[in-house]
Amino acid sequence: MPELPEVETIVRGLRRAIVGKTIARASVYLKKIAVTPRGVSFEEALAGDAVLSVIRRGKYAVLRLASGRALVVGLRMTGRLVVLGRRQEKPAYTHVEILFTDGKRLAFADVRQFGRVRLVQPGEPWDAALGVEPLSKSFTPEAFIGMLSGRTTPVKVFLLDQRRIAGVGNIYACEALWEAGIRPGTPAKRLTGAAVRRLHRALVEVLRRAVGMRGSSIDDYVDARGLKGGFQNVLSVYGRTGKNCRRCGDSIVRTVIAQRGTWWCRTCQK
DNA sequence: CCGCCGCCCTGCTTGC
DNA sequence: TGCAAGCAGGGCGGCG
Repeated sequence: MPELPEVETIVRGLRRAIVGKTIARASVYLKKIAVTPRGVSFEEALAGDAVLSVIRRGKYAVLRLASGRALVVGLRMTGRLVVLGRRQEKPAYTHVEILFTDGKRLAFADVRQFGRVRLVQPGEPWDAALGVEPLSKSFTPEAFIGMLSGRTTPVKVFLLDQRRIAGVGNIYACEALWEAGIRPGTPAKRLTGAAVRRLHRALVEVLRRAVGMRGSSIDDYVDARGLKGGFQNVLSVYGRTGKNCRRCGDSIVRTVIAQRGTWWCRTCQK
């Protein structure tokens, strides 16, 4: 499940590998994965364009092209974005492949076919609905307090809402709530100022640490070079049903909040 | 504006 | 042991 740290790791890898390269050809093996404006053919539109830069926005990897357009890649749950050498075999379930003029290739693979590679036009506000970047300066404790005030939504559901904060998924929402000692089901408006400040700090810290460890490989996440991350080894609650809480030793429980598995410690999180 | 529901998919887990 | 059914999950469109 690629979230902010995983996508950031992929983006850093892509930056080193494909910035400056010119696209020779694009191939789409499964139509619905490659999304374009009406009447535009993905393959025809991309040939000859070049990669200017690669950035991350929320859980999306964005390849900015010389033409002013961009390729916005949403990996969803099982999407992979991998750079391949000239003769390297493409991963299973590769749906979109981009060949560069120097022979290197970029493959988008996705078992479940939920991910998308979208070609957006210059100036198209594709990310208008995305909220604040949690690792940016504008995500302050005060801003966070304002966002949560008056909301009845369980705090965990709020953390997962990409319209508020962009990039947090199930893993890091669970981890941050454990770190801050807050129950996932607590209505947002019930949190004290002190609790919101703890959560803010925990969220930023957990995300930073996970970026530093190149993300979590829970299911099948790998970076642009096909390498696994390291944060799955130091998770405190996510996926640790029945295991001991690293803080108090009590056993971690799994409950369901908003149709999503939620892991937490009944003793540490109040 | 907000929140909830169902859908998209396939591999893995569960239960008989 | 084998097989079918159930489940998981991020984002989005539809609906109230």
